[in-house]
Amino acid sequence: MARRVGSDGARTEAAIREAALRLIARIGYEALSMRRLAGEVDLGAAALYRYFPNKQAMLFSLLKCHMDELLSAWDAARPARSVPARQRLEAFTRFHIRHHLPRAEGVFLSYMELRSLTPQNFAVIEAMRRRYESDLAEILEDGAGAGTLAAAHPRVKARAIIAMLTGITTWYRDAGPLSPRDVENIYWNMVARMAGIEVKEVA
Amino acid sequence: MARRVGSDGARTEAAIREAALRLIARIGYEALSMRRLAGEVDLGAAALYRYFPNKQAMLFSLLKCHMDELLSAWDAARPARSVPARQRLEAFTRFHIRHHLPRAEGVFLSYMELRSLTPQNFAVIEAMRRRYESDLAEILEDGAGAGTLAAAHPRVKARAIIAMLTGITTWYRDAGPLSPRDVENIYWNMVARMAGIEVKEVA
DNA sequence: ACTTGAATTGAACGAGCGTTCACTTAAACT
DNA sequence: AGTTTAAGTGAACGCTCGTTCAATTCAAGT
Repeated sequence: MARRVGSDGARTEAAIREAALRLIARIGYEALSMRRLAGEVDLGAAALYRYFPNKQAMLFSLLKCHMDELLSAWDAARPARSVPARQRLEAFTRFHIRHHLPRAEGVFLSYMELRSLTPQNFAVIEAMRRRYESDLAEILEDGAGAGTLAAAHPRVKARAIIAMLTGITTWYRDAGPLSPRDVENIYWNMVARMAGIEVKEVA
Repeated sequence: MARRVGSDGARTEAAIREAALRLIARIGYEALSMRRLAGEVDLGAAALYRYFPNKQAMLFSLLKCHMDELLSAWDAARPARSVPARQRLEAFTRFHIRHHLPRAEGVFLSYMELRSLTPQNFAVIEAMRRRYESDLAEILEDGAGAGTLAAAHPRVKARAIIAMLTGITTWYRDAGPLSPRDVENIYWNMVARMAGIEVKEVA
């Protein structure tokens, strides 16, 4: 019954979002009741409706924020199109890993719970996903055009790369033997080879 | 109300499993009620309990069958260890795609609904998954030992390859422009490159 | 025609669901 | 000190959930 002192709606909302992310990742959206979520942050269930109009809106908000963060972070990190495709591909690879590794729960959610969204909400998230994927495909296409990357079927390759990179979050653990930097290097090595870039084996 | 004529428990059970697979893949295990599942096969909800002791056992049965099928199919298809690693890697890649492409719903289920399993049931499925993954890792290790494959970090690489290949089921459509054989070729090209095998671009 | 036994039903159980609402608390402002 | 307003409560609503069970249907065996 540790009730927070002082009124700070913003902090409370953050705590709710955090708990929701964690619980939905662990047990799933449908399995998570508003009562349990509220209990996790020491509130009555009714109090949640001060922060979200309903359960679906809460899920959508979580997924939308996840994608907003991803797209704006990538917008800030992406190299200009004048940069050679090889370097842009490396930048994408390292960015994707660096961004997703500390967000395993959000990643999990944002493609396990797509089916729990209403069609309209789903369409919004799906469009954002496609935009991100297209950015990678563009890099591969540019490299193929310039003859610096082996990128036949760039859209298929883009999906393959993203699936491979995103899969890291299903096994990576902070306490494990590999540092984030190690993971970056190992995966960049694989992506580079996939794109026909000659690279040395990583230690 | 098209009631089946004649009593054929086996056929009914198959219909239930099929409907369950389809519906859980679409809306999720928690979101699927026994009443709705029963309705889909023109039964009352109570009738389902003749085929499965409870809902959890049904889910487990579906996932267990999926993994049994995978492992026994791979046992039948896997090349002997005396075969060069490069060919075994190609065999694995083509097998994985060929086996999974027509089983998109089962694939989806069998790693979206892992969290809906009880701990004991989860442990069973997880062990089967690891066995499959280890088989691929062994191929990479053998190739690294023989100097024919670039396979530093074989366990990481095995996970990367499986994530990449399994991801196909999220976008592949029968009506799409690529035949299963096309997909096999494109992905084998990528896997081969990842493993340091020199291959030509696929058309 | 009669019996058997598997298949299936409708009704019911207690529990939990998302959500609403009138009401209380407590912080902030004048 | 008194007013305003945001934050949170507890009870309730209507509904659906997984599951059980006595009763019934119906194909098959005699």
